[in-house]
Amino acid sequence: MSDHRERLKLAGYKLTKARLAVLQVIEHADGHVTSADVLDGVALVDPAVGRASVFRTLDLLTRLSIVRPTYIGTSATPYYVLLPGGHHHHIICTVCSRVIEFAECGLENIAILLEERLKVKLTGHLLEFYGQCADCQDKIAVNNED
Amino acid sequence: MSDHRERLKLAGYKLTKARLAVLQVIEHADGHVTSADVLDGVALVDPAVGRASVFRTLDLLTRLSIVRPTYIGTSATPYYVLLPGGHHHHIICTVCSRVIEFAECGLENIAILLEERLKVKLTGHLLEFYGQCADCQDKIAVNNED
DNA sequence: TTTAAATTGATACATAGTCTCATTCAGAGT
DNA sequence: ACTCTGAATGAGACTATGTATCAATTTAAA
Repeated sequence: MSDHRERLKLAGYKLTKARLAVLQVIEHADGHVTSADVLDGVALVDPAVGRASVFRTLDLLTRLSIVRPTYIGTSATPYYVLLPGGHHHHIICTVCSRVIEFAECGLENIAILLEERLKVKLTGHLLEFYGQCADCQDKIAVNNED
Repeated sequence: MSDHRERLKLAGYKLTKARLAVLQVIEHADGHVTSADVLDGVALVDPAVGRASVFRTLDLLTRLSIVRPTYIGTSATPYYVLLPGGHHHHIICTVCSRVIEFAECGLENIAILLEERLKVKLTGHLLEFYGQCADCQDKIAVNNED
């Protein structure tokens, strides 16, 4: 947890109140948070922190692969997911927008392969599957029965 | 290509001018397009198509896993990527926002495993790696030399 | 051709995110 | 502890992205 703070420091960024507040909010909200959620949370944790700084921090955390914005449902605003250990994996139901997380990915080998071949340095990844969850398949099946 | 049109039909959606225009624009713009790009493109292809329909169609294509919005760089607006064959894979440089695409993913096995275990029906996926491209690693190395 | 439901375009609107700039603050050096 | 400097901030006006409404049109099936 507090190693996120470590990462900021190591990368040469100051541990300001604004950044600490945003980190605290995101870490405590396990799962997927919108910028609005973060704004609300920060307003409680430290009301002195301004709007712009929240957005600036979300950008920064994204650049450091601590967090990753992703598009869920029809919402126009991104959801930010923590990338603990640099990665995250989930399934998004394209009907009801439910998010189902899962652990395994077995992508280490591909990562190493890509690093060698493309001379890139990889710090994280996100794997998203799209489809229909069990409930939504049932609904569709029922609808098609008439 | 025109099997996207097929997919719309099969899913019970009408092939309207607005939808055809959006599809045409996205298919011809190989790579990553913002909604602004699509709006501009559609204005050329069929000026009668309205703003709202473009957004509605982007939503629809997302729900059908024909396209997937993803956040690149600090841009607040998503880039839409085609998911040909239902999937897409790329590396995003967190420094310069360059996007490097790659082909392999070897995720079929995981997909099958997840479908069985979670009773979901998967129609597509997106795999994103984050890190620094070759050029940006060089720049950082140079900066640290003084 | 007729018809009904789906879809649309226009436009006004809401909201998310950005920019600017004077002020403050974190943290390194002493 | 004190000072100093550039990094970071907050306020708030501003821009632009996406949404809602609704009468009018269009698709496609009968």
